[in-house]
Amino acid sequence: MTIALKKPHKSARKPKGDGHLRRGEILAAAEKIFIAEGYAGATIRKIADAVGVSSTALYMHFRDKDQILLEISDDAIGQLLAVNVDIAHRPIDAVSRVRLMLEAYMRFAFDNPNTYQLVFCGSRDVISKEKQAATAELGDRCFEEFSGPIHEIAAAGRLRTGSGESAAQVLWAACHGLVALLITMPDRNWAPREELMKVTLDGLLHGLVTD
Amino acid sequence: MTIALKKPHKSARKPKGDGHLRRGEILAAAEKIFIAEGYAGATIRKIADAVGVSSTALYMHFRDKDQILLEISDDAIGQLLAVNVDIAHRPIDAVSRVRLMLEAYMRFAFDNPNTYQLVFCGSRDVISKEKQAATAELGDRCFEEFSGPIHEIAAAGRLRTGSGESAAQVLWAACHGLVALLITMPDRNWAPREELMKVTLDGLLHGLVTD
DNA sequence: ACGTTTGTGTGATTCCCGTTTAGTGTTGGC
DNA sequence: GCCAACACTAAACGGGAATCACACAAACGT
Repeated sequence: MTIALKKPHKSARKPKGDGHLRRGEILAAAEKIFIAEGYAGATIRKIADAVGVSSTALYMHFRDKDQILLEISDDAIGQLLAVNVDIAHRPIDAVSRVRLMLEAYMRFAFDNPNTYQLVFCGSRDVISKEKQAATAELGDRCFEEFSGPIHEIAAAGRLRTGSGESAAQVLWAACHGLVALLITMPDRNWAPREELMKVTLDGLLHGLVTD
Repeated sequence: MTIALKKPHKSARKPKGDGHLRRGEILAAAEKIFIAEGYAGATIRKIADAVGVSSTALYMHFRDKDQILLEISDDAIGQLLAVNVDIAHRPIDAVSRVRLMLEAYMRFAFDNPNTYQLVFCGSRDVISKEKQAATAELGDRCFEEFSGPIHEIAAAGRLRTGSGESAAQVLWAACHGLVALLITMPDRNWAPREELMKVTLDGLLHGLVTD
């Protein structure tokens, strides 16, 4: 029983045949807001306003809010993967590759704190697991690149304790913990970032790997 | 211009002079829901329903939702602090105390994943820093208890690298990273929990501390 | 030239959420 | 008996994500 008032359109509309452009515009606007204000701050309405479009319009190009932000994150993580692949191909010893990858990982986190939190600190509360599909796969590939040199080390019998797999997971987790704490509690009395990274890497690599 | 309809009360109300009891009832109900459904799942209305009271009523006993959940967390973290204090007083060497505390910390996280996430993984997005005041202080005291033995080790010149403070932060961060990943990504192909804990602690302690 | 389909959008609405406002019934002290 | 304090409530607010029914221009088929 709605009365369906039809106002004549005010012609304040975007051009016609450029639907594919819109997608990019949305991603660009969303990325800015997301970087500046984080997951909760990047609301559908704000993004839509920034693009100059109604909030409804976003749903023509993306299934839901999470898809927008995850697509942005995919981009960022793709870069991280590229770095890892590059490092993996360098003609240096495995321990150096491991160290370089972990350093790159941590720098990535510091450079993209919101993306990092969305992907690596996202509780099931805020973003459901199925939606992560694509992003999670990129993360997996990063981890695989990283596991490579560690399995080399394990195969060479240079692991002081545990399997190659658990060593890889532990190294990842330690670096994750460091950046996660620094990102989520920036006001604490932290030792200098570089020193914390160094102590973490020196400590763990020295503790896990024999020369 | 509201018309102020006054219906006679249906007498489906809670008993009279027990306002102070209500607070505890709310906390109990909230804790159940919070444990079962996490931060976002524990809505004001659900908690109120469980207590058998209107959602408005909660605001008579708590300033806002976060205060309820943080009060629950305070409780849990108080227990962790007690454990740390206990360990700190045992007549064993400093490295053993460090290890026991970190193990207790990780077990606490696994036993109280939602509390752990709320307090240690909470981005500014979901809960503002000022509100954390009391809880953060408990966390600080935990960390201080933990720092104690590490500074002993540092003072004895047994630290291979970095200051006592950075060693403490790194050890904490590594354990945090491990539990955070295991909690937020439970479906991954993790090595057994106990092995990961052991590798983390063995690796870092061996790498940072000389015998 | 004209109806129809398709792409691209919109305003209003739905359903939650946390939180606020204004008012209600009971009780204890005088 | 009156009245303030208490413990509580229904209704509403403003803002979130998401959906609905519709609107209008261009492109296409004949």
